[in-house]
Amino acid sequence: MTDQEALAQAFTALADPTRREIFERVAARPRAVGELADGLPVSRPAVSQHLKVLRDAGLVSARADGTRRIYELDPQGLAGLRDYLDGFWNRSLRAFARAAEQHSHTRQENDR
Amino acid sequence: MTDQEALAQAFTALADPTRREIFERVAARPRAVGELADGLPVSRPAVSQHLKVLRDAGLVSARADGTRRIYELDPQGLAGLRDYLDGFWNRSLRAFARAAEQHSHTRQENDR
DNA sequence: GGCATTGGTAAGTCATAACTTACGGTAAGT
DNA sequence: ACTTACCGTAAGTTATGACTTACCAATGCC
Repeated sequence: MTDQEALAQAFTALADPTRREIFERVAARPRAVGELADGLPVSRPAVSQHLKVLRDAGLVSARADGTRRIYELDPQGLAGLRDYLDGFWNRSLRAFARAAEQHSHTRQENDR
Repeated sequence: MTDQEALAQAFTALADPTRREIFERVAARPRAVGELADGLPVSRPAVSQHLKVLRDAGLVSARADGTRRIYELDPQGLAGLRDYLDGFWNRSLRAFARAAEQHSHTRQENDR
């Protein structure tokens, strides 16, 4: 899989509001599918399908626990997105950064 | 516009390969619409429509120059995406930090 | 004024993606 | 062994979004 494809999958995965909500729930703490589906306005199979998209994008990973599947956040897909966005930020925006610093953006540069 | 909506627009904007290509061209250097469309496998109106999506997402901005419109990168949308992803990244570090150093700056997010 | 250049918008087509219900397969409880 | 719980996949429907051509407005040039 090329970088472009991986990137497209990751952006596509997080573009859908329901899927982003699922991703955020997984990120908050690892959970089984049924628990993830509880409270969401879609059916459990829909959640399974969303989880597959998130898995293929490298954003979450699953481990078996009996008949349950525990999903947790996968740093890999996240890192790809961060690197991609940071490229634009560092290469093209350093000049603008000061002017745009009304938005106090605190971040560690060495934390990856 | 809520943060959620803004985020959805930004992710959606970058999910499409053609649109991401246009975004990258704009980021490389400010350009007019016709110049952006040159070499792309889609029509110029399609490029205009893509640029509208990117503008609404706060990822690019336009200024008039005669009959031409010069598009350039807009840091605002990029910052929104970075901030969002950094929240999870820091969380991921907490969960997966075995070989990682300790980080003083952590962002608290509410569990849902 | 008349014409060319530039680019945004409208309308319609077509592919895809997000959902539903139905079903099957596997592990655990009794 | 039978039943229950959990979850992934199949098939079908529907909404959305990415594209096309046609058209129109604004600016610059002669």
